[in-house]
Amino acid sequence: MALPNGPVTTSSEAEAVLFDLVDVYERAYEAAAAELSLSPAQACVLGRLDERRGMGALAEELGCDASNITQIVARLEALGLVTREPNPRDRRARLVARTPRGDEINHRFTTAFTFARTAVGRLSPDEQDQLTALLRKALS
Amino acid sequence: MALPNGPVTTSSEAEAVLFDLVDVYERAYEAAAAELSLSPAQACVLGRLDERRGMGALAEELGCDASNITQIVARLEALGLVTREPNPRDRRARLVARTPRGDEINHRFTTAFTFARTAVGRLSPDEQDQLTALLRKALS
DNA sequence: TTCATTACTTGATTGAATCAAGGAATATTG
DNA sequence: CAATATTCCTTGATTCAATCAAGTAATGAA
Repeated sequence: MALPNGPVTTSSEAEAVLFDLVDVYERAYEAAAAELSLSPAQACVLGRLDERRGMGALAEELGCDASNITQIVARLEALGLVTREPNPRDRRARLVARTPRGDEINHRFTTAFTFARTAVGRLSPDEQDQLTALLRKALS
Repeated sequence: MALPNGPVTTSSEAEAVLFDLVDVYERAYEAAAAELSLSPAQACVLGRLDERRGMGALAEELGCDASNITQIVARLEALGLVTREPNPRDRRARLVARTPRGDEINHRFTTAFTFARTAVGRLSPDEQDQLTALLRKALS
């Protein structure tokens, strides 16, 4: 379990709740991945493969080094969740795609990761809209 | 940089904004730590030492194995940011405390980690209260 | 006093992340 | 077209986080 990333002392209640949210979110994500014997990074990459993608595209989207993706995809491949096919249009490149088993595991993961759904579900539709608007403004 | 932990496809806008928030928060935390050549975990532990604490207390608070704390504290100690003093009341235990330099670095970290402050600051006091209430409800 | 428990450390292992360097294919440009 | 640069990815090395099993030393309880 990754350590929480948050200040202990916050100057406002809103900040404290933000920190709580991030912490609980992360733990829930990690727990859902762990249920399927996946690391968070593996679950993350697997989740980006609704469409087949090149290694470089994954790295750019996830904001990390390509060699990091090489590593993670290699483990997913060893687990039989992903394939690395040659790209017919560019023989330097590889196209990563989920296997049927990868699809299944990914589906089970999205089912197991209920946190965001559940949290949002505690709010009425109006409240959900308010939350969306407030967070958008806060993030702008 | 840790990979983002979020589903690509979300069933509601609120969920998507939650994911964005978590992602941006994490990256900001990591960036602030990196500015001071700290890992997120090191920044986290350093931040919990406003009061001196035992290793076990840190582990419990952070929800991880004691040996993980041993490791992280050892690195902080090597950096001169923390001391491990014997606990006079229990010679098995150690009390971890920030050094003056640790205080300074921790202060610089909390200054550098502006994300939550800035995000909340974009909202009016009323909006901050609304956000707090909504998130509390969502997290309940 | 014996025995269990607590507090922490050590050692081993796995995996994420980053960097430097390199191979192979493609793109550029002279 | 040939030479060069660039892109795409991999490999190897390193650092650190995290977990587990095992161990030491001190405390507490029977």
